[in-house]
Amino acid sequence: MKNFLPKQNSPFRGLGGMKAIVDCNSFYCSCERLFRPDLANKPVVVLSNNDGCIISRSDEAKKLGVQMAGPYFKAKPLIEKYGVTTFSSNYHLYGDLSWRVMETLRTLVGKENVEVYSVDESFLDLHHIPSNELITASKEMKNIVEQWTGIKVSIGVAPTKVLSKVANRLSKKNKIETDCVMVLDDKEKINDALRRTSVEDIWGVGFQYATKLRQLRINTAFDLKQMSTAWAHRHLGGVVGVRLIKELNGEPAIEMEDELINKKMIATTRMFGQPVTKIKDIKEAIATYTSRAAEKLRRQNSAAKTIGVFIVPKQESHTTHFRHGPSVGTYIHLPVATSITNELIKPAVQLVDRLFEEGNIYKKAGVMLSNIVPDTSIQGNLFLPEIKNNQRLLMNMIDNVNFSMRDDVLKFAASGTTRDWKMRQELRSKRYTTRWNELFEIK
DNA sequence: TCTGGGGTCCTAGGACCC
DNA sequence: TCTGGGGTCCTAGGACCC
Repeated sequence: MKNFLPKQNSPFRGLGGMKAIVDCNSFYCSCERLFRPDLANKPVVVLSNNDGCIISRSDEAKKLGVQMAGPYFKAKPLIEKYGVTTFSSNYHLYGDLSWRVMETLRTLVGKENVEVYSVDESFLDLHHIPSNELITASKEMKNIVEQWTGIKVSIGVAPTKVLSKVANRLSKKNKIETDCVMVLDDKEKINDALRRTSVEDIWGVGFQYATKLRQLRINTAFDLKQMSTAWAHRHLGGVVGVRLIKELNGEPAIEMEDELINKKMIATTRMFGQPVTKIKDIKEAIATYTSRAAEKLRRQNSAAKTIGVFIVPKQESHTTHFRHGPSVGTYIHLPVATSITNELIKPAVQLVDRLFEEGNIYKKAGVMLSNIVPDTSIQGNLFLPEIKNNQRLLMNMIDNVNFSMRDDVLKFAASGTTRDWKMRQELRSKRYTTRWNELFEIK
């Protein structure tokens, strides 16, 4: 089999070689289409949780003018007019396909050269590939990923992460000429690419900085590249800005990172399916989110010392920043770090008492675990009383049952059974790859 | 009563990412 | 009527120490 693994004593090792970003095209839509071949070349969108807004669009949907991250209800007329196929998000499916794509990349370039950056993106360290082979190697990798997984990807290659993101974006914008692969390997190509990139499209420049830059007549990535690091330190968030300028100039300042195995914060937050006014419902929701968060915690063999809870009252409409509406939150430090669900639920529910105000209408709530440390109560720990070990074993059992059967067959009483607050998910596709009873059927 | 120059640790909040 | 969910890193400022 063809691969791109580093050879022993690669002459290119350590020479500050090239980095790539591999990005799945319209990832969630592509996942849905994989099991719906009839939707090839048809417009498709995927909605966020609660069917709130649009988080993935196929090219055809983009062409129709469906906006990214726009609220579903606003796009609905357009969607219905053109018969856009719409899915609720199905994270079991996306997670599984993501894993397949990343495994393929690990097989191709060696797992030490892959840094998974998000569900649909990975950085690759390509220091071992000679510069005159970068294009062909990238194109072959792209083809192999597509053959093995059915997911189409775009690849941007450049001396730094920021520049590889620039390349990746341009490759997608000009699919026909680039075939979704762009390599920026000399000054001319880099400058040309930077001139074609607006400041707001740079990785690391968000709404705030973009507004500021535009006011200063800094319009393109090429303009920004000319600014001094001292200036960036003053105006673009300190060392973050300095790194950005360096990266634009081809000087690596954001290194490849070891795979982030353990999260430093774990959150489970949800909008309610409908507005909630009763403290009982909020407590049930918080108990349920705490169970979810605790599962995530145990999956990485961690325990948390701090648990925080927040609830969000429903706002007056017509506010501009609906996302960052006022929320009320609080947290406590636990006497001992734990991953045991009921030890977390108890304080979480108590925090609700401190936050809830009778008469308010709430639309969202969340649980956050932080101060995360390795779990010392993992089964068989000699230094803990036996009862503690038994609890951890019980947790393992619950996790296993919930994973292999249906979600939440086993749950804690505090989570409630009616769940008036549960989110809407009306259009979810089947979990083809992770649930036996939802396997793809061939007619 | 008045008052320097460090240093550390913690928290809140701002910015960004997908 | 209806606008995800889950993360990271950095900085400023306060509390406290000598």
